[in-house]
Amino acid sequence: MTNKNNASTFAKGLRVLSCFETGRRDLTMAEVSRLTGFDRATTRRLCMTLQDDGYLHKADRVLRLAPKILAIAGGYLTSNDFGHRVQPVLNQYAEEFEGEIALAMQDGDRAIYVARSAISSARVSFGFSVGSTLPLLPTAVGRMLLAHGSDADQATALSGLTPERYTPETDMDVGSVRSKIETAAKQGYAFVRNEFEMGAAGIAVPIGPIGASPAVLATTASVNQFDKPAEFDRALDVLRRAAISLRA
Amino acid sequence: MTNKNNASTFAKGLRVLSCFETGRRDLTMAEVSRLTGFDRATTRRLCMTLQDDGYLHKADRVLRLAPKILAIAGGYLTSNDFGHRVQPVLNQYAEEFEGEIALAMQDGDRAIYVARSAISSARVSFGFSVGSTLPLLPTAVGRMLLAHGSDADQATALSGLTPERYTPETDMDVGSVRSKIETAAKQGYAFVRNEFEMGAAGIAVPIGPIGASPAVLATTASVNQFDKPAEFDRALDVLRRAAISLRA
DNA sequence: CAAATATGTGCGATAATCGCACAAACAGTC
DNA sequence: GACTGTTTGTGCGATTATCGCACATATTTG
Repeated sequence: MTNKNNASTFAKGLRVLSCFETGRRDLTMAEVSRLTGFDRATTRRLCMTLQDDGYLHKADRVLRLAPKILAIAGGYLTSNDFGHRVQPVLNQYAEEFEGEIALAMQDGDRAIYVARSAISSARVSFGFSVGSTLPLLPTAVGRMLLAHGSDADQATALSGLTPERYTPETDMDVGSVRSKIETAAKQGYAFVRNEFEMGAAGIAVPIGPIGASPAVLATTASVNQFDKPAEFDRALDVLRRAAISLRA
Repeated sequence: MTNKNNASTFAKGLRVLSCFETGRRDLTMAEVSRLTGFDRATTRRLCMTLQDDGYLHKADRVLRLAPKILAIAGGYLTSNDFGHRVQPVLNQYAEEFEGEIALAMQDGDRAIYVARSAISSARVSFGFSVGSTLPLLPTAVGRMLLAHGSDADQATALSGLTPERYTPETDMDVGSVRSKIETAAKQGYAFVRNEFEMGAAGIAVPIGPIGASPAVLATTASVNQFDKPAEFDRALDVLRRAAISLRA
């Protein structure tokens, strides 16, 4: 049954394009064909279209995204005034904090870093940059986003998500995670340690929706750092003030 | 004549998607139809596909990109290790410079900012952020990119480009611009003042190709600042050292 | 309120798409 | 160098998706 309001070929093309989200450097057309389940010939045609349009570049059979995709991402950032309005605030508070601060938003069943600022000596958490995605359940970012979605969105997200183990300390009990999300909603911040990355902890505070999506500010540091109450309070304070700046 | 290696419906969809590069906040499906030249029904179907896939969000008839597009951009950044390798270097030298430093690459007939770091008090040049695009001819970034493309790429680019006036001081003479590009190639940096933005000047140095595309490091400041030889030399020095760090 | 603009939809002709099978090229191993 | 496995490229025709038109509805503007 064809959905008349949908262009299935375009949808397939987007599916191919999304194979490159992971940043893999070894994708061949054959591998894309396996990832998508599309016939090789179909995959090839869609990849060729992306190449002809300048979105993909091929060298030695390996396909890579080209910078052109950033122009669309730039359109997103521009339309929400991230450069002018958000980045300077993040820069300011990252400097004050002497660490990193990131703004993340929800995209379906995951979180996406939308903007980020870090001083040069800040820990590089997984090499995350703009566009990196995070799971919702084991991260402060994710839980804070869920805490601030509507109840319906939250229920939908939670029922569709299965906890996945990232570290020995990842909370795998849905009820427990739900409870932590409620706590985050009540106290106005989320704090997660050792559940997504051993030795790392994250704090997130809400800044209300941007466009149609919930958004939060977050910072990460080593568990050692945030286990010191003064450091924790300082980080939370910085995040909250930055959030206030962004809401004005 | 159908091009058998190309999926024309997918290409159309990408054409629709690229309408959102500009960051416009008032795009309706009717406007997208005008911009692309596609029939309204076609446009609608392509837009609906983007919405269904989570790339576009519609409110009050206005279409906006959703954060999901950033995930693909993130794939590009990850595959080139920008987060781990490039961003910390930019942060370090932006701090030392007490200004902004950006890495830009060439995408066909334009330049794209791929990474950027700025201290909080840095001037915000046009609110540029990752993904912002710049013209090649009237900018230091563009000229340095052209200077470091192959001669064939350079000739192709120059013959396909018509100088466009951005300020009263924009160089509109192709021969003159070509000569400036050659100068940039010889001296290893490009310097442009008042040609793209009145009162603003830019310096760019090359860092060799990333992937398949030429890349440069650039900084911008007010004309007042860069007209002081000491400030100019300092900026150039910082850029060159940063470039060396990135080439290691 | 009328006019202009934007959106939504059914329908059938046509163009695009699909996948299969064959061929060629390349990479890795012995 | 030979062999095997993998990847890429391509012609072809049956099938499906796409297209645009015309009509209807809804919203915005002057």
